Amino acid sequence: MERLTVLPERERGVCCPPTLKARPEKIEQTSEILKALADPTRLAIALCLRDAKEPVCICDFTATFDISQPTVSHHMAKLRDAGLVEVTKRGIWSFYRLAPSLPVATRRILDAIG
Amino acid sequence: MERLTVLPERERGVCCPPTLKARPEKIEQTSEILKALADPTRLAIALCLRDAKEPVCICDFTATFDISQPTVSHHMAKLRDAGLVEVTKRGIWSFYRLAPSLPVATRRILDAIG
DNA sequence: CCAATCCATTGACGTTCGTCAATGGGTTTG
DNA sequence: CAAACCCATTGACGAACGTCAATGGATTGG
Repeated sequence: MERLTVLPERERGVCCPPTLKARPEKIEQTSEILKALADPTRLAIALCLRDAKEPVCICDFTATFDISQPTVSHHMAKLRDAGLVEVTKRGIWSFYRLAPSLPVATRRILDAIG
Repeated sequence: MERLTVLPERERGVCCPPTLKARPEKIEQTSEILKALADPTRLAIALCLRDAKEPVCICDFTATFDISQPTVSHHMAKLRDAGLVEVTKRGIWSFYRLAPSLPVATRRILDAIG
């Protein structure tokens, strides 16, 4: 089913700057969230936490992914800085979970994935 | 309203690798889409195309954003490579629109934003 | 106290990214 | 044809990224 798309008529030397609905500040914020998720390992971690019933500890991720422990730690720091996850320490373990009250916009993006 | 989260009981030296629901290949694909959107300029362009009734030509974006024409062209190439947009040339103009039949997963992500 | 375990930080490395200036190709107007 | 316009590509540059090895702090078990 091919949708015919009529191209706009244009005049040389005259451009039509489109009006951006979203505020630049909002665009910036959203791109930060996307940046945090735009890595295969971090995306897998985020989805795992989204679907987990219990907080997950770092050692589990280290055992799952084929990357070193410092790299896992590095990725978690990125997710933390983006405000996507929170950490609770108990004993020698660090348990991570999705931030309990994510902005609705962020939550919507996460739910749209996978 | 604070949601009490019970941490799992753990035993030293025993990890519980979480089972990933999404296939690694799917994760990889999704992260490619997110990567394409994880830049403020490209995100603004993508949202603009998502909400536009007509295809938009490059010169309009060049007039809108505070970046050079080659940079706009570079960003459009990234969006093209990710399969997010399509281009139709007429005369001296290149008109871009969202790819007419995006994968549902991709469409869902786009709709979840802003 | 000592050893083992878990985790974060640091420093280093090669890769990718975002940007621009310069160039060239294609199209239209005069 | 010549000039103007629109756009893609190339090459270059600094910045950010993903990864690891090494180190150290904190906690627990013997």
